[in-house]
Amino acid sequence: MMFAGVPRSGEETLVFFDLETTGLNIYECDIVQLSAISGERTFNVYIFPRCPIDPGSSRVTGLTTHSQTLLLHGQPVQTVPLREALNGFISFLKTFSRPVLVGHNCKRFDCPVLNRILNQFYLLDEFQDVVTGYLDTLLLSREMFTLQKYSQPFLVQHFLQKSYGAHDATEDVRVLQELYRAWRPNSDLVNKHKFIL
DNA sequence: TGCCAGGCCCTCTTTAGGGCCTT
Repeated sequence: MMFAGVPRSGEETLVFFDLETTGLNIYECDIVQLSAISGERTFNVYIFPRCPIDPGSSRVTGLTTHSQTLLLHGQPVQTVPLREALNGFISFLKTFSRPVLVGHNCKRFDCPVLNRILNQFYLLDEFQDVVTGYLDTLLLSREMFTLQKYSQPFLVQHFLQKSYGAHDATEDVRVLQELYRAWRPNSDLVNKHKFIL
């Protein structure tokens, strides 16, 4: 039985996500790690890149390649084919009610990169059918607080009083979720900053 | 050898420039 005024769709679910890439050029870089978290449920994959990793990126992520192996701080990590990683991420997102992807500076960096690569595999339409919207915590934090800096490590130090191993995507998403919980932004502000691509 | 992104925000602004932020 349907009741007037009861929304047909469920609650939105925030899914915090992060990419580690081969570089900062959003038109050329490739994804080497894709992580997400929502509550206690996590997703993480490593991908052997189709292009070389910039030395600057290796310096900050600890990820390098040798032969056909991806190394994290010199130790081999298990990788999956890029298409499998993307499909796995879509499947992960499908398990949530109306997922909203949340990332730090995702409007400028993660979303364009992810969308470009999804499009290369003809997966963009399916992805956009699953994702309800996006939220950028960089833009959100700039509106909520007046601070000297808004980088994720600075925000973590400022609000959570701890440093963390930035540039491991799994740790980045975990701490971003923690930050968001500490901020408790009101729904008006969140809705103002929510966007679709 | 020298260069190597780019949109957004701030301000000593708007006929602009510099720094931030992501890897």
